[in-house]
Amino acid sequence: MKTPTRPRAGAKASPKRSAYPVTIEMVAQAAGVSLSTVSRILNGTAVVSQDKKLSVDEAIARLGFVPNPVARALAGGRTLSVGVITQAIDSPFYGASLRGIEDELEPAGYSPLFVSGHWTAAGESRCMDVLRSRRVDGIIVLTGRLSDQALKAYARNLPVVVTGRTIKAPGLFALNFDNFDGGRLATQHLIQLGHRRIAFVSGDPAHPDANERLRGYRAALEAAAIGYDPALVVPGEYHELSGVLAVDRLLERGQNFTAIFAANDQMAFGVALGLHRRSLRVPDDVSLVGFDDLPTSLYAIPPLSTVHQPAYEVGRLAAAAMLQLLAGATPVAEMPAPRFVARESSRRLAG
Amino acid sequence: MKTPTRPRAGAKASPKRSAYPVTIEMVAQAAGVSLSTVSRILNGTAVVSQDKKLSVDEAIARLGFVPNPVARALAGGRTLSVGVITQAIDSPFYGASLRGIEDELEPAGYSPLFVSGHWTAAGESRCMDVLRSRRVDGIIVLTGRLSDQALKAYARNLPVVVTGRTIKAPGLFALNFDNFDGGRLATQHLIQLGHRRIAFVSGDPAHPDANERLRGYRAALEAAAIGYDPALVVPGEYHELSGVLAVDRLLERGQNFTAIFAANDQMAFGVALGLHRRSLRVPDDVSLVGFDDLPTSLYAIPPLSTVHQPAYEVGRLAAAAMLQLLAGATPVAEMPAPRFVARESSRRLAG
DNA sequence: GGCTGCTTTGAAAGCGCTATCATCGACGGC
DNA sequence: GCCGTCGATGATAGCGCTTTCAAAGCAGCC
Repeated sequence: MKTPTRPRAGAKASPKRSAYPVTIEMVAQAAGVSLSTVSRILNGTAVVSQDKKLSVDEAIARLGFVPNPVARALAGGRTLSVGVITQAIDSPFYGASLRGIEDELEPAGYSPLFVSGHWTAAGESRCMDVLRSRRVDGIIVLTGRLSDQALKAYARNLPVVVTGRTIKAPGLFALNFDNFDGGRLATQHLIQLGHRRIAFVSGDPAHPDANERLRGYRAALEAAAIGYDPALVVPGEYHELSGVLAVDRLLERGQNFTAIFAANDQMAFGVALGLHRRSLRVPDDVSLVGFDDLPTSLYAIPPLSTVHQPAYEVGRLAAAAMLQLLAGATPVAEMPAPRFVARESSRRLAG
Repeated sequence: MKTPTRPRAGAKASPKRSAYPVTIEMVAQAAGVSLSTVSRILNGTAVVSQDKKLSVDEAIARLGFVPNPVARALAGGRTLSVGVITQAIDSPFYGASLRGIEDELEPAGYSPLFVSGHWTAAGESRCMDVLRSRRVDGIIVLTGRLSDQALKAYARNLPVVVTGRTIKAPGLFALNFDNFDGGRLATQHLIQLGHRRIAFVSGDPAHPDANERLRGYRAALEAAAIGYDPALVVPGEYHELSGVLAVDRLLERGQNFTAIFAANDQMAFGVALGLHRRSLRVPDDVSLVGFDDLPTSLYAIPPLSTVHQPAYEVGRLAAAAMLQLLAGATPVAEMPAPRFVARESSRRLAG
């Protein structure tokens, strides 16, 4: 059995309650220098003679000293943590972004603090309160519902990075994805395969990106001189069930269509199931494309053609931008362009 | 111009650096009482006369005072946060548990701190260090890879709740799911449908739950007097791709089987795709059952029959147990029994 | 040698709280 | 009427750091 890194698990005096009873003062004493000197070495705040540095480093290693972030936060005013507002911690779409944020923040010594807004501005507002009360150094908002106005206000106190919208303000950095072009690409793909009657299952119109995707759909139709037929557009809510219902709607309306473009993958899964229930096969009877390229889309049956959204990358970029803001710099970051991934759920229109 | 970080803005009358410049001292002054009295009212630590309480409450409301958790943590030794070690923040399976933890902790004033162990004991060990250094009040481990020994050691310093195993120690509470019975139920279901040649795609044998599920599979076979055929068991790794490969393996071996039981849903999706690629239909040609009941399983094509795991509930229970431990109580919690959910991926064996 | 102008160090003042201890009346018992 | 008690309150010592600020050491210069 090998004792892990566990530093000095309290010899005799009962381990206080912390597993790290070693303080900076003990290090100072052990190294025969003052507490300030240790702090300076820890933070690189000032030049310290080589020999003192050596003996302090040695003492730190020997005692297994780890600075207490809580005390640091109180004294220094920085918690080395950044708040992340997501809609739901278990969202399949944002999950990858969270991982990206985690991966980018970690090497910089920052920790993410994830909170869920539950798809409402009020919820996000509560999240903001929690995060600010926890004294995070900055906040990343993943495509929130808060108004631009509100975000700008928050950004006056704290660096803010937001995805899914375009907005400029001091202390605020926005990172948007070209949903319009994504929608255009997906539709164009179907058109190139010979489809003319293309249904569209839209997202919640409260999401700006949903509207952009619709706009892309219309633009592609127009470019191909295909008339826009409102009867082919059914509203959805970005979740699976609404995809199932959308199929019902379309079929009830007696619309004939050869392809369906769902504004996100989750709805595309629902659409696929809805079609399956009616014994319509994908892609033989109906071609289907989605939007987002969720990890599971690759393993759908059939694997889903979709617009790839670099969710992981978005997370990394957002976190990197936050680190820049925290360093006092002006972030520069460019979102990757939308890319269509053709898989097996779409095929050339027979005949 | 060197001032790097914005916090040091404090020169002018500008809001200091915090969005909450109100301190307990200002409240005390405004209410005409001492700082201690305000603290007492805040924490309910001692009796305070009614009139003072009223004027303090009024002052708090008027100034919009919010206690600084960082200072509280430093002085009081509690951060009101609990660390949660998960394997990957974007895991479809643990996602629901994270939400459960979040939902349970929030009303108690605690915040979860999620960190990802990335499926290795070393990763989890690092997570432990991060969490302990952040001075969390307790740690919840979602089915980790750490040894029981290591967990017990951690539990000596900090309350620990762990899921996915059975283990008892002071300061430690374990919450296990009956994977054996789950595996048994799933297999039994297939047997009841008339299947005798049932393949099993196992999980990573490093997971204890994977072995339990296999054991359940064997027990069900035995109970039905069906011989165990090792050639029908192929190893998987709990992810989709390994499901696809498992099908290849089985088919290459020339095994004939009428049903497949995958040790988790993700592999079941892979299996479904693998079968699809070989033009084998589910459930017409092969019945398929999974394990976990992921949210997406309901929308798979066809909807997947599977063993329901109450992931959300597990999260809530784990968090509730942690709150109990933190309150100095001995947690009592019972895991719901496994439940099989028959959907459309399994059917009675024809003929 | 005495002075200036550095650089390196240590002492000490917070950061915003909690918790301990001392204080101060009021009150009852003898 | 004095002492002990008790309940409410205020003063204060930390919690473990960061960050002035001033002192100390030291080189260079006239």
